[in-house]
Amino acid sequence: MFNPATIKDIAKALSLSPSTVSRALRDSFEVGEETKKKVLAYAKQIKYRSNPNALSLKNKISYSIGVMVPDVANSFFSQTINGIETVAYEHGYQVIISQSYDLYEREVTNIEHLANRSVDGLLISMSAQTQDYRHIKELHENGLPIVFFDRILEGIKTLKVTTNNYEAAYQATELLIKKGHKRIAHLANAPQLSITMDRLDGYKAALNQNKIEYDESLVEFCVECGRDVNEVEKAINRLLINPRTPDALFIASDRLSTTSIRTLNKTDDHKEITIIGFSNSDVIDLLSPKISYIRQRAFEMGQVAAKMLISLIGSKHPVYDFTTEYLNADIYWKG
Amino acid sequence: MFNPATIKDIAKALSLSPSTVSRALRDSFEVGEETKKKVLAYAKQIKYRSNPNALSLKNKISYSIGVMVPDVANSFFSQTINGIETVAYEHGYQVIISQSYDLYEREVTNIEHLANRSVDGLLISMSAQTQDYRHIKELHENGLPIVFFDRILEGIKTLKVTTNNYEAAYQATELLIKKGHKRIAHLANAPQLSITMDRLDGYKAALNQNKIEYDESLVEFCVECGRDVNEVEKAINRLLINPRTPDALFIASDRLSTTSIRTLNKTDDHKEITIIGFSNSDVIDLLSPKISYIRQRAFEMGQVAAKMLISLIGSKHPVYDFTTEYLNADIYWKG
DNA sequence: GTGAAAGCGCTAACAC
DNA sequence: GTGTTAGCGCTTTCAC
Repeated sequence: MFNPATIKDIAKALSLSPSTVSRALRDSFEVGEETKKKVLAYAKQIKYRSNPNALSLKNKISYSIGVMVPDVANSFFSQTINGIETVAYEHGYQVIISQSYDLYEREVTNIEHLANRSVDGLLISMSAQTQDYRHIKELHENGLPIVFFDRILEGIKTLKVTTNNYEAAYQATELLIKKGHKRIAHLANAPQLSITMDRLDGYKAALNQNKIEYDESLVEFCVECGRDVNEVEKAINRLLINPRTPDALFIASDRLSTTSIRTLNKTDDHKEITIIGFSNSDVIDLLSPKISYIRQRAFEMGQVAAKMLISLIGSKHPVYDFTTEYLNADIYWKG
Repeated sequence: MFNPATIKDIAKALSLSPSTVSRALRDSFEVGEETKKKVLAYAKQIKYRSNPNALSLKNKISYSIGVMVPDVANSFFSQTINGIETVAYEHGYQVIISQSYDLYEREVTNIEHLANRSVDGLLISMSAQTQDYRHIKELHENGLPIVFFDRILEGIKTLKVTTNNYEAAYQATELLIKKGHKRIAHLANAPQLSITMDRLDGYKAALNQNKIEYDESLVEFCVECGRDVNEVEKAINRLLINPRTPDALFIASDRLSTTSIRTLNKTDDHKEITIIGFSNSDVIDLLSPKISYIRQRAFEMGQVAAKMLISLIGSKHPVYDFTTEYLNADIYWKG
């Protein structure tokens, strides 16, 4: 049904050889001006477009990169993708986006799909469920360029970019302390994520630095990362019935922040609790109750990640530069 | 650097011919059980993966579909994409997402990229800026399967799916009237979008049906679709200084809704104005001031669109079924 | 300055 | 049951 013109068609019509046409199209110096013009004109006329599959087969590169994120319906990730796209576009790369929905199964299948060499490299933010990362390690060992962003993976040595989560959590917690709060609860993401532990560590450090004892009963993990509303509600409620009722709450992610607010709105207790949470939602400032928030530089992170990947792809020799770049987060206090 | 194993490698190692290996890998009945086992085992061992470019070149299909949206960082579109992905995944299709940012230039380039036959079909939601759609028409005439969703295009005869915008706008407006409002303003998207005019028509019809005269000065268009905060602010302010100050506001899109709320929050006038707006934000219920909203079935729209496209791709003969499917929207009233 | 031929990885027709 | 051959669209030697 859809039968695009090929180089052969042009060659036949102009009584030239395919090779000459090929050269003419790529403006090779070897081909005569006259011929060039003729070819270009005819190509345009019949709307010739090169077949990227043939090109990829021949050149071993596809000028496309794969992006693996948990979810595009999430402000943070969609902003990251925007950053990735911007850079990719500038370098002539196509972006293929795939979602894991935080499901291990899905992550394995989709990375498999992407990696099948239809992409020149991979940008990955880990699914929360993933514990066993052999599917990624294998590809990496086979030489497929991979860059991790946001939810990075310790076990694989490559370029990575993420927020300085430790620092952001430290500052957020210290801010709460400065404002006079003493019983600060922490609602955390799935514990197997790098970012979860970094944020927890920052929180602990700030408490410690300010001579507040760390109380395990004030920390709740959400393995479903806020996808399961029930889980969040239960966690929040456990915190609220705690004999040492918290006077402040530090929330570790976008989805958790909004779900928590919704839960708190159902009770009357929220009047007394101050909230600060990670969020890249573009309407966070309109939410009620007011919430202070930590905003990650998502767009920038996407740009950095894409640049890293493109540099990896472009490098002729294996790269042993295992830098991890840390971006600052911005904290907005709503008194 | 990245040199995946090929069928030839297997053939050589096992002293077979490439065709036998190929058959064995695809579990053809022609090949002996013994051989099959050997091939499969060895393929697994050396982590053989088929080369999709070679496959596409051979089979003329790539099992991938392109999606063109204005923006993924937008609840409505990211939900649509989720729907598309679900269906695509079930059918073994890859999804390639591309964004126009509502820019004509960008839409042309990106559709061009996608269409280069690296995809078997295209799912398009038009950029707001686009007036001249020859770039799409051409592809369609060449036989590339195309399905429009949400922001559809009248001029091209193919399968389409969108919200019943007329009906949704009618109901929303009538709801406002039923609640006693008489001076209902309308904040609209770019006028060249199909959905803008449908919603405007529904609004007009509801007024008319309820014997309220249509007042042009109560309608404001935002050509930038809410991307330009200034534009929205100005529009809102024009409405507020209107001598016939509106007592209610019907807002035509997601982005406009949140930007409007932000603007209204800056003034004190919002106390007196009732708002209903299109929104697929998952935190719309947490916004302050409270806003009633019209929610499109975005996920379902994505599913329908993807199914339509896959059916088009699968059909051996040209399809002359120009159905447009209309989905209902759901209205949530927050008194 | 242009053409012929081989090959990228895979499959389908046609042998045997 | 397995191998040979040709070809998908394109590029790249190597001829002339």
